[in-house]
Amino acid sequence: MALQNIETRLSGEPLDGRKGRHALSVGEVAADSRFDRRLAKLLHHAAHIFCEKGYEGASMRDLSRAAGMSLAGLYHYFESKEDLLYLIQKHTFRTIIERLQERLKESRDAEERVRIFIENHLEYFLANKEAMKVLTHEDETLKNGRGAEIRAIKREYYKICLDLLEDLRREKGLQFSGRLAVLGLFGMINWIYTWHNPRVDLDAGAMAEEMSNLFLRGVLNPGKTKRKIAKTNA
Amino acid sequence: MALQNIETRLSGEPLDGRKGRHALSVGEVAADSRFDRRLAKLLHHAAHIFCEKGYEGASMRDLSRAAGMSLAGLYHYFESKEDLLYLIQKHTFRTIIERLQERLKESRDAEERVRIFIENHLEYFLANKEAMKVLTHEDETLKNGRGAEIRAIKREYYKICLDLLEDLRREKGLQFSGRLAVLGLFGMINWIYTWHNPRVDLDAGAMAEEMSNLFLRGVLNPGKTKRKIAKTNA
DNA sequence: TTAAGTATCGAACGAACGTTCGGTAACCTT
DNA sequence: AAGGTTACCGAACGTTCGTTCGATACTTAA
Repeated sequence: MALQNIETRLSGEPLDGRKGRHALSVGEVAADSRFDRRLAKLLHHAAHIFCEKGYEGASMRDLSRAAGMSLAGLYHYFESKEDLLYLIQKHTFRTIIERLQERLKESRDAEERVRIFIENHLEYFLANKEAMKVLTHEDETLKNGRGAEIRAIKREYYKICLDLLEDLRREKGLQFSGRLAVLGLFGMINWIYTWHNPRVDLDAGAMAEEMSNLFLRGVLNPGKTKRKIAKTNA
Repeated sequence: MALQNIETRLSGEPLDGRKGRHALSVGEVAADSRFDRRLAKLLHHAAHIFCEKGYEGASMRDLSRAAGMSLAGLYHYFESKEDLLYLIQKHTFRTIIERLQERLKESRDAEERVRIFIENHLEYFLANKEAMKVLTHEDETLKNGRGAEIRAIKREYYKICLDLLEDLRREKGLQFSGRLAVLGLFGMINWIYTWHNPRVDLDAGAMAEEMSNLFLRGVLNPGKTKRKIAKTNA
């Protein structure tokens, strides 16, 4: 946990000292303070509201109501609405990557590692639907410094997946476009937030297995499917 | 074309007569009037802006600027901002379905028909990226009557795809969840708007072939991939 | 040429927005 | 008990929002 509310350090802004107070020196861990715990709850409420109404459509007054705190009081915990989205996205993304790294230690087998990637993604996704929807749906919302930082984390995640797939390709001596495979896979597993219904659909583990099978058969099998008949027009 | 600006006829609203003027009797076609042509251009500008800033983030003043028309003047062509989004989504969705129906007449082969579905989707998607992103991204934005109408069209599209896949499954005697397959496929092909770059990526036809191969191999091949080793924890 | 309809506009409305300010209450340390 | 820090609040500020209104130009048909 530990929201690591270390100074956001964005682009130009000289950070007037009013809100950067709670910064911890980087090494120091300073176990969840009262402040951090309250902030975490606020982020949870905020994720719920952003998920429901979208970032632009949600108002700070909505959050104030949901959190049972005055509008002004909110600003004790973060700089701005934009900062709020940034904190949610960063924490969510960092957590999912952290867990993935941990789980990847369990296996050296290329195919198994791809399965671990998918399972980790889906498990976290379905256990944290709201935050994950905010991460996924408000992908291009943040601009400038905060946006660049989130985009960097996203590239890191992309790169991990790409490497896993290229390891697999090398090991099995296959031929496919890594980029297309990664993005096709991401599509399948990120799209879930638009339709998954816990009362109808499989749970995370079973879903991960199904999707892994679908994807891996598509990638592993030789291109023996019918070729399209050449069309005369265009 | 022909935006079929036939009376929107929403839920309760008695339609006070002020804006429903341009309604055409349903049968009548009334080739693109001056009004319809201007409206089509406005919808195009609106799609561009909604695409760039999101529905909530975009303002009518943005549209006014982009269209080179006064703020008040816009309301000559539609009832409200919500109506604008509705018109864009409806026209886009109806067009893609219409084209699909046309193309499906070309083949009776189950696999080929799935390929046609994917190709039609991607071709239209990449040729109308902005409108398709608005359709995809602002999926849950519309409420009440307009929202219900769009959701109905979406279900229709889903059903077409599901039927195609179940025909394929029957023909080949396979076993897979139609729902999972459809939604996995939709994920792959809708996610594209988040990453496709015409300077880097394949064009629609080639992309459709790649994605068709990936998906169809995943669906058609027997479940011969490695089973996950049972885990001890959880 | 005129009259009716269509297209467009400037200006304004009330509501909602994100954020700030000065102050008060609660808490912690000594 | 005192004094400093942290937590929180009511009220307001300036801005922007979607939408409306009354008036003016343009187009068309008689």
